[in-house]
Amino acid sequence: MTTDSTNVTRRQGSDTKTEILDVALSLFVTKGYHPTSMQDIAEAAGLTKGGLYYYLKSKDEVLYLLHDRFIMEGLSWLRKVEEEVNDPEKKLVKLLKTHLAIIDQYKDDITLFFEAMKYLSQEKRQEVKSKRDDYEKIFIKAIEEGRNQGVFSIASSEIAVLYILGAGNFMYTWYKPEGKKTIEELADIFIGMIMNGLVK
Amino acid sequence: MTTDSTNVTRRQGSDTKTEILDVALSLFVTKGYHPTSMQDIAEAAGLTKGGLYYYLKSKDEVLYLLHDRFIMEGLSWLRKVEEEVNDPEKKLVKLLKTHLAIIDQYKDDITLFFEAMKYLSQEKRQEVKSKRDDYEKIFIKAIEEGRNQGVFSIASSEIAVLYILGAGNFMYTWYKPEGKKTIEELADIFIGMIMNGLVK
DNA sequence: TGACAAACATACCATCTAGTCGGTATTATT
DNA sequence: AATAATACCGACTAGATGGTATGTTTGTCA
Repeated sequence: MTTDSTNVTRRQGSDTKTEILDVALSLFVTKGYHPTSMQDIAEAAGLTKGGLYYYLKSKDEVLYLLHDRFIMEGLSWLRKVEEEVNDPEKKLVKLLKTHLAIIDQYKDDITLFFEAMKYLSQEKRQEVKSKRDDYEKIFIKAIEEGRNQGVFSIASSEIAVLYILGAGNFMYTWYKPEGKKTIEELADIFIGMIMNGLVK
Repeated sequence: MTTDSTNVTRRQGSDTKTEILDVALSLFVTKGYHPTSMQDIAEAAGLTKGGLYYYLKSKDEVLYLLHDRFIMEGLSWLRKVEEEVNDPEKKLVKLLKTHLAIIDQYKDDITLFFEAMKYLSQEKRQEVKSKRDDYEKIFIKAIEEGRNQGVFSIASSEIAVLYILGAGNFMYTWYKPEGKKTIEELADIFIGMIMNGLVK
């Protein structure tokens, strides 16, 4: 394993509850959250609705568990990088590569995350948002460090992160793992743009 | 009016059908497309459901009309810029400013655009996507011109545009017109990042 | 072998929703 | 004044949906 690879891979669960969450995720992403019924989920999981409710309290809970599971895993990948790398520029590059690798590995999860977070209850939504803020703060911190050491030049690191993550996040709308460019090639183009811009 | 301002302002309709579309848009964005019932829309428009169906054939049609009206207006703003400016770098800058001004002026429209396009029928969705491609092509063309003239350095103008527009588009998730930074200030930071990157 | 809990299935309910249809008031036209 | 089109209202329906309550089977362990 080289220092550059991100090593991000999706967990492999196998118990019934995890399987239900996985098929629910797939259905939510293809059909949408509301157009997917608990009946649909049950069938796709090889259960009846009654059986489904043995494992999960409500449709809300399914949505929440999917959000929570994703953001927790995403955060844990980023935190690993944060500890490993010290140099701010190198750290930012590796954080970005990891972020794009997460988009690659967790495409459905992130799609749901951006499309259906608004359907969480106020309370749960706050909980998830707070963890998403932690995710962003890791990037902000890296950029602040770079700015303090004089390697980055930017008016506001908060805005810079919104800009950078926005560009990456939006990939979930067009990125296809089987497409022309691999995620690593895309990452290189992105990082080039972020670091040096478009102008020669 | 200076050459730099974008002059993008939202149209002001006033007939009943337009009013219905406006309240529907507002409800779709705050509550979501499916959780908003035709009953809700009728009430918000000061009608009964029967009255609502006098103006609109179906809920699908409401969704389509909102998408179409937005993308057509957005396209027309961009095309104006395309004609006005010749220099590639200046053109790209003005296109970007216009894009952000559109996000500012059409925040709800663009939110629905990204959240609910998947709920259009296959046919209508293709129609809308095709116009969205035209929108992107305007940017691609500007970057290609700049690359041919040797002012831009980028591996793929398509990817560059996905990157650039992605960063802008994602603003719809966090931008608030009443927030700390005006859209012009944000535009300046964004354009700085896009043109010259983060590194000193 | 009997008891008991885990892992489901079946049948059901109350509620909500998009859409329809016949009717009516109002305004414009001839 | 008669006709007709416009702009609605009120009541209704058929289907779908989240969730529940009550079984039934299967495995485990004393």
